[in-house]
Amino acid sequence: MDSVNLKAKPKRTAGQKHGDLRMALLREGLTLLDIHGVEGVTIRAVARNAGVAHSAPANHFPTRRAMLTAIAAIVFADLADLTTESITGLTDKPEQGIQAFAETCFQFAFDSPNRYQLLWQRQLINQDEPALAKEMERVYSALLSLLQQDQINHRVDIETDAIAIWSMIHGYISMRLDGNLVAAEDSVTKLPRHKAILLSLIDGIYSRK
Amino acid sequence: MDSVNLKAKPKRTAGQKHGDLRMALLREGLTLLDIHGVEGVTIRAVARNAGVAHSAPANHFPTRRAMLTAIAAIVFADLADLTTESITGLTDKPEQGIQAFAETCFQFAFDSPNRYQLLWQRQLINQDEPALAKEMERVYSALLSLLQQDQINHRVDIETDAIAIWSMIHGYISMRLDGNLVAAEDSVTKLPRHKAILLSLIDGIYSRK
DNA sequence: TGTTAAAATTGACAGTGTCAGTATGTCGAA
DNA sequence: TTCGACATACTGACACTGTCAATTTTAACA
Repeated sequence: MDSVNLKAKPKRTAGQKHGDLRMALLREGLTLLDIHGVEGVTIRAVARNAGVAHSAPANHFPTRRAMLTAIAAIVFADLADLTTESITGLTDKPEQGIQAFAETCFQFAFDSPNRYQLLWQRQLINQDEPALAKEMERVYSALLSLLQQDQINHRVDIETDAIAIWSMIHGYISMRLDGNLVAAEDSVTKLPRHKAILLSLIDGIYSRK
Repeated sequence: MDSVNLKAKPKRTAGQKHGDLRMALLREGLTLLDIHGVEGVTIRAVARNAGVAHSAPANHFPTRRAMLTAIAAIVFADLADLTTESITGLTDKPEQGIQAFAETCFQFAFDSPNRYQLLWQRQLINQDEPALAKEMERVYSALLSLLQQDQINHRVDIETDAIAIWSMIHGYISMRLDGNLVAAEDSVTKLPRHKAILLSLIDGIYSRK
């Protein structure tokens, strides 16, 4: 299920007492993240749950920030896999593809709110870290591939439309996860609001053709 | 300048040694927030900068979360004042009004990124606190007032359009402040991207008339 | 003037990230 | 096999944090 192999690989190197501590730490970190939020993912708590000394993680992650960055990279990889898969076969139907892409993001964020929120806390993670940046780029590329159609008249450029879509998706998720707009959701009747808000934008983009 | 009175009011009550410690703490908190980000706004650092003991703030804010919530309420009040003012005289020109509202949000966020980001960290602040919720509602009301025009055919309802706009503004700001999309900004030629992304959405909303 | 209650202080505790020094276990060369 | 070399893990310590309890100070009021 997880895009990064979290199973222990028993191949040990010199001085390794634990089977594969790095993977075990990441696994415990994800569990703590899901249960207690990011503030529960402390170096010492992860070490405790993995059954090692409080300073053992230092051999694999120099700082807490580095550990959270590695966790975020796993989460981003999962999101990249899901979004990429959700748009396969829809690259020639961009309007359906955009809604599929967005639906995947919504589901992921509401199923695993703590994981999604970690992705955007640059105070806690280093978004320039190559492994993480690469996975983030994969998500963006999936969206971009939907818009690369010659017959569409992009008012400014493709990137502007991609950023507009991605901004709306991320902005809506952020506010929902923050607990805002919940009351407003009750009045929706016709269709889920997360679909409705995208309709206006898609109209604006594709009515220019 | 600040919408909440941060000047010391010399009226003291029983046992009060400091002139107006609560306001002094909030002021120092805002300064620390601007300089070091929210992680620099610790109870003890605020107390140090205000020249009082490390536990003095406890008389005014029971927890760090309460202190950060009070700071966020001030920030939200400022944003509400600015957005409300920026749309005065434009309630009958919603397309200009939306761009003015957004421009104010962008400027505020890029001028004071740490203040803007604090507003959305529900891990750190209590967004249900009445004083804060009231100011947040003022911002949303300003946007809503622009859309309350009878001649517009809202596909679903007014709130959906308001949420769409607000989601895009907030989402774009969040990603820019997180350092994403910076490279993409270099390729913009015609107009600022934060204006461009809204054009598509405004088109989509108002082309339905 | 003496009382009272809020405000501020001191001291303590558990928890945190991080560092230095030490012990341990594995691999490869002698 | 023996023996270093070295990555890994452990112990201990430090400064910092939020929060609590007990105490002292101070201003307003009867």
